[in-house]
Amino acid sequence: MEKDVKRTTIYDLATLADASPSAVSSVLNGTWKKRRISQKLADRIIRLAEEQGYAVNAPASLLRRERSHIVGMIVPKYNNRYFGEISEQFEAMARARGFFPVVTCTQRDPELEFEAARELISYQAECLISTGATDPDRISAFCNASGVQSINLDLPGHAATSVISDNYSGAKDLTRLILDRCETDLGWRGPLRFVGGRRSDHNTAVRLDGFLAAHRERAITVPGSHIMATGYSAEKAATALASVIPDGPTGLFVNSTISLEGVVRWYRALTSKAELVRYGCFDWDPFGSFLPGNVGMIEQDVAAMLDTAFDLIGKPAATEQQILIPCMLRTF
Amino acid sequence: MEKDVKRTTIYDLATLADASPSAVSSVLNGTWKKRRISQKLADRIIRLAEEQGYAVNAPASLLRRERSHIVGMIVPKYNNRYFGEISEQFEAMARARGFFPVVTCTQRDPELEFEAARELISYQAECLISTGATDPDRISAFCNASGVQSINLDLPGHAATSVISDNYSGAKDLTRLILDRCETDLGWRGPLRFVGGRRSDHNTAVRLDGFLAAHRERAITVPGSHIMATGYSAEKAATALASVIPDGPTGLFVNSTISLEGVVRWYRALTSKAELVRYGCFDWDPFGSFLPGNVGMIEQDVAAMLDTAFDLIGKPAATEQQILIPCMLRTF
DNA sequence: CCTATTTGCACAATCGATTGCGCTAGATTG
DNA sequence: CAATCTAGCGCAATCGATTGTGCAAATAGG
Repeated sequence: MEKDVKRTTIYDLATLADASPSAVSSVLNGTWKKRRISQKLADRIIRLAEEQGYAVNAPASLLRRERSHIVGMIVPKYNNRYFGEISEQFEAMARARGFFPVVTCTQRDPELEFEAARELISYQAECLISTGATDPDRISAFCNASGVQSINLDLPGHAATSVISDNYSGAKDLTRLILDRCETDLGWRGPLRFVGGRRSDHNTAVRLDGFLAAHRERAITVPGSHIMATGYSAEKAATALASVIPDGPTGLFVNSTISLEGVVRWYRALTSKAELVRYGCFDWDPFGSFLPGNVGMIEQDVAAMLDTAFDLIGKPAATEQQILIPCMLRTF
Repeated sequence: MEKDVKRTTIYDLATLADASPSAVSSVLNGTWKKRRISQKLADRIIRLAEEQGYAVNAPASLLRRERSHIVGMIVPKYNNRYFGEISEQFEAMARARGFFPVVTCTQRDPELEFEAARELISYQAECLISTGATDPDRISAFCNASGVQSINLDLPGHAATSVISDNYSGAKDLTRLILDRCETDLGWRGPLRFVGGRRSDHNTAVRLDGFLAAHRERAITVPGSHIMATGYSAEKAATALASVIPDGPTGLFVNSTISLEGVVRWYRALTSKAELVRYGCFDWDPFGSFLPGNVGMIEQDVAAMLDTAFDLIGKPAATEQQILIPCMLRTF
């Protein structure tokens, strides 16, 4: 634990093995057969490296090497099932493909996002995936200028290929489900309320379109006051709903699990009147199916989205392209 | 997006600014005043760097520099409120203290854990925090050999300082709460069942101690069959409980939110008999308070744990030391 | 036994940034 | 006006690993 413990280098190993640094390097990075190093010397070096607890100096290696094999990812949050799942699968898939994943969490802060992107590029990331970035185009622009590929995930941008959920179809499916259950359970035809998110936000806007389309196909008119897209936090949803005291059957389309927390708080305060309420949520949570009144949730296909994103890595990028990934409807 | 876009270097900037690479370097890393570079030249270089979208080559910089300012963290999972929270706060706190955080997720796989540790050390991390590692001592040993500080979080080890929740007191408090509520709600005195986790696992063992102590202080005997620590997954908990069909009041101590999923599945299948069941969970989830039958949860004090861990960074390590952080009991 | 290969390795340049040291021109002092 | 000082900057070594090239020694071929 002393500060002056020098890490072992290939030069140390070279001295110990009575060989040259270049031999040590090639043995340890696997290129030694091409360099016609004898099996005997290779074995000796490998044994010594293990004995000494050698670990390559990645900065030195990266400095010289062409490719870094680093792929960076920017996510807004970790403490959320959706982004947690994305981060976790991203790392696993990156490793499976021989990349070194570096994920960083930027709290939906545009400045922090940009700083993080710059840092990842500093570390010579080969590709940067921005998930739910507030300003993806700024990041893409910087990546383009540095010759680094960038891909948008979950939110579309105009300066890089974007892989996003099919929010429209998902929202339409979910809306239909809630409307159906309102009819069968409560004998009531809607219109539903749309709770959570921000209208200026792309995903919210598209989901709202799907929500409205599902109503239109049943010839149900949605009054403007039913669109309660006042923000993402649980508090915002709860206060938006505070004034809504159902005098008859009611249904809600909840736009995220964060908003769902507020909805459930409101729902529970209704006590006996809660029987008159049905809702569904765009986004999945493992405890969702146990919440009374919840008729279904949309689970975004994280694996498919990431698979698609990884397939894009290294390919020439078709800017502006949007790739839609179908969502999965979980009914309870 | 061409492959041969060369990133701008200090040499490029030096040519453009008609100055030397060393001047450019010192201006961009802030040491230029000590080197008596004129304000005029500094301004010129900074402007050019921005125009060119310059980003330092971190590997080159790290190679030469003494300190990397990188702190690494290993977590088992992201898709879980507890570890999601840890990762997120770790990153925020690291940045606030001028460090560059790198978090990596190792799926409770000992080999992957070790590989990840080696990689982080390769990248010259100054300190490595292992969270919930399955084999923390192996990681610490490797760190020690490389002169890198290591700290255990959430699970104790013998080769580095460990910062962990006070599982004993937390479990005792939670057990008391469940026992109390069983008495007041159901008029029943226990004993409770202990569901989830593994007895060989340190945290489970300590929580079990607290669980038993709370029973002892009320002179309640817990039969061996009530300890159902058969694993962490939701399925394991559900199958362990499958045979338990309450003929009278029952109470459960659930050892993690993962196990809780299985418990809730079982609970819901009880339908009318569910009224006879009360449970509490060691670990917090935002939807926990809405689950019927749930009387309270333990929330581990992530901020305090991380604060403590960060304060240890750079300090000479007292191996074997365990620092206990109190948990918070949330009652519903 | 002598030339032609092949085997097995070492040398040295290189990646980009950092930093101790030193040099020059102008300002200041005596 | 010479000696001294200082501001302002450049030179070159260095960090550790990678990799193209070169060169002996060992082996094969005739």
